[in-house]
Amino acid sequence: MASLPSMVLKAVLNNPHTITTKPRAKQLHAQIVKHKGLSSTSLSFILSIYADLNLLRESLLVFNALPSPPFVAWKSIIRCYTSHGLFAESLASFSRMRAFGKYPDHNVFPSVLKSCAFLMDSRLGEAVHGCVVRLGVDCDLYTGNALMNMYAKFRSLGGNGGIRGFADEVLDEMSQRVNRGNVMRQMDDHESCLDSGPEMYQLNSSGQNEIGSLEIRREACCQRDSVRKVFDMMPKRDVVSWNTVIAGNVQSGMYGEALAMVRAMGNANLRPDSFTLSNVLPIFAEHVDVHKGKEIHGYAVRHGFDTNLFIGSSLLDMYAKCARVADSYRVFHMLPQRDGISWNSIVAACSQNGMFDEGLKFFRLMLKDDVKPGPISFSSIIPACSHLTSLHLGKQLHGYIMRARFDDNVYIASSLVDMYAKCGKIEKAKCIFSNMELHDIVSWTAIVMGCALHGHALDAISLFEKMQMEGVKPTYVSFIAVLTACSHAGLVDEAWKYFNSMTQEFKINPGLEHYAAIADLLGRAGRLEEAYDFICSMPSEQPSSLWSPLMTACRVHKNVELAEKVAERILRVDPESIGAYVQMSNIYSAAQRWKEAAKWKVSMKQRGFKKKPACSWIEVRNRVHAFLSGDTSHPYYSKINEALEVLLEQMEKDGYKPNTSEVLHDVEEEQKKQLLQHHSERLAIAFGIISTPPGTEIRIIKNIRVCTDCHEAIKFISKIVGREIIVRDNSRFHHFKDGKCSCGDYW
DNA sequence: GTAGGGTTAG
Repeated sequence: MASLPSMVLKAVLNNPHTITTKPRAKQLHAQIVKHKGLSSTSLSFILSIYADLNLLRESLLVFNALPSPPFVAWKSIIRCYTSHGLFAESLASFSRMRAFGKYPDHNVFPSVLKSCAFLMDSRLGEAVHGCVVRLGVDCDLYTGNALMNMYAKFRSLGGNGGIRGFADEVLDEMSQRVNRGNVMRQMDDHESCLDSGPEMYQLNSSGQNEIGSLEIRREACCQRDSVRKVFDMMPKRDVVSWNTVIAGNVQSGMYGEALAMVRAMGNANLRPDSFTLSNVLPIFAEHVDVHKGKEIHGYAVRHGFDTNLFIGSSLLDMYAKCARVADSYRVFHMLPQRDGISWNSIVAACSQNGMFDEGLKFFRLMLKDDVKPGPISFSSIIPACSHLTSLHLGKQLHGYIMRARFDDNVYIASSLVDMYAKCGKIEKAKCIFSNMELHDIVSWTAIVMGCALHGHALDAISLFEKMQMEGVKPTYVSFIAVLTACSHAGLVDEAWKYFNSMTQEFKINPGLEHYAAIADLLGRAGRLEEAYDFICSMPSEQPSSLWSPLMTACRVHKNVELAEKVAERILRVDPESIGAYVQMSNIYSAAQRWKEAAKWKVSMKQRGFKKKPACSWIEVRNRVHAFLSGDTSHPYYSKINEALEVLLEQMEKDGYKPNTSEVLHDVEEEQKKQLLQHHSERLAIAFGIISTPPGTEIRIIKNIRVCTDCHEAIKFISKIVGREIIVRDNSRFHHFKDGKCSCGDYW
């Protein structure tokens, strides 16, 4: 290494910031040792350079060589620990420094406060705050900012009772002192000049009225919180101070206040920067206010922030939460580079908007881009497997999750519970659920809904009760789950009990889904008129989706007159309802009123409506095979047909009698049997039987309800082939085993 | 000394 001339060394010593690389620092270290020896001063000097470069190893080596480190050395090592995320070490050094009788100053407090914040050590944080005040450092800008940040973090986790009490004390004392010194800043100066902000004023002029007026009024009644008190006491504030207090407001849901502060910030002649924008964007995402979000986007573009990674993922997320995925795509593709968070954001954007295939595509692209998926990536992509019922993919991801030890993450575990339940593996879902250390409302809801879909109504109900015994309050969604459970098992009284407790005890306004569950339940139970009246009792206009299950119930219970009334209701709100036409023609066919059935069919044709064909899917060796009713196109069709013939023969010996009343065509009896024999689920099941080893369970997904004859037939088949056959139709799972179905023939 | 992404919905 070339020797540094002593002139240069002198220049460097006067201006250490010219050392910007590790080799240069090491070179300087050698030179200093050579020329100046191992004095405490020279070692502290080189230590501060290492600390500035964030070189922990080197800093520690130098620090440990100091028998009694001077104050500057302590400062360097504390700063270095904090910026390496070694917060406990940072605080330990702080205590040791104090034990050596060294007094901290404004350079060291920000690091110490940050460490307290990360470790959520409120007691120490309070003590440090006291120390700050006693040493008179409380008017330092950086220290004030760090204090606010710390209090905001404490508040966001677990309230602020004790902290507020302490901060109040300290701050009141400060306030008196400031008052005496006659340099009091007006507590509310930011409010008196709210109306004159530059660009951001327009941006938010109406936002406060719509979003925040209530919160502002409520907040005005409360005492100022610790963050705000520190802010109000600060003699000098910069953009970081404003951003910190704004972020604190957003974290505690005080959106109105946050937006008002953005305006006030403009008044203090400070321009909102990228931090400000990424603080306020989630407000518009949560309030689904794409107009305000777009204005922020405009501001970001005008100020060149739109290519900032943080702003990019916030914008992308805001558009996704406002159901504008196309705009999310645009933002994503505009980003000059992407990190794990931008990838996670685009994956979540797709997943949250029902675009599961696209979500998977982005997930794969992310892997291709060498970005390692983290816990959040998995909690965003697992729901795609649930919705696509891709057990194969879900299992692969679960394997990765276990290897990466992400399985104790509550978001991931909940999504896995849901995935296994939706893919037909309810026992696996239950197993993951019971292995979870902590259950939140989402994981409880996922397992209750899983049990509901598999017809395990009593399990669903007892889990729902257990949840409440463990102090978890049911929510809107969890009531949907428990009502669904009741509905699938015909538990009318229990359903009413939950519906009433939801509205009366928990003050939750029933939504469409709750009405749908009750109406469906009454319909399935054959209480058709009651269901009709219940739907009519709904305060707002009833959408056709509420009536459709009742229509099905009318068909099952053969009530043509009510069906006519229901059809009229449906067509009133949705004249294009193909379902109503199909159902009416089916209902008349079932009643052998062929003429009327034909009338509905004809008018359907005239309107150009096409019936959704019945379809069943089965996954065999990682490939999905789809079958339509009467489908002969599968390459193994003749073998499938052969298998069905053999099965039919055995089934008839065992006592199976085809129920041709389900065939809604005006054809001969023998032809009806043939039609039943080739329903899509039977083709799929026969294919599953001939293409998998004996004993393998068979999982089928179907887009419409299983007909009663197929339901009966599959029971026989399960016994003959000695296999479990799991069929998911459009509303639930049926597990066929040993000639019985888990639904107990109620579905 | 400040910032972005996640799970449940017949």
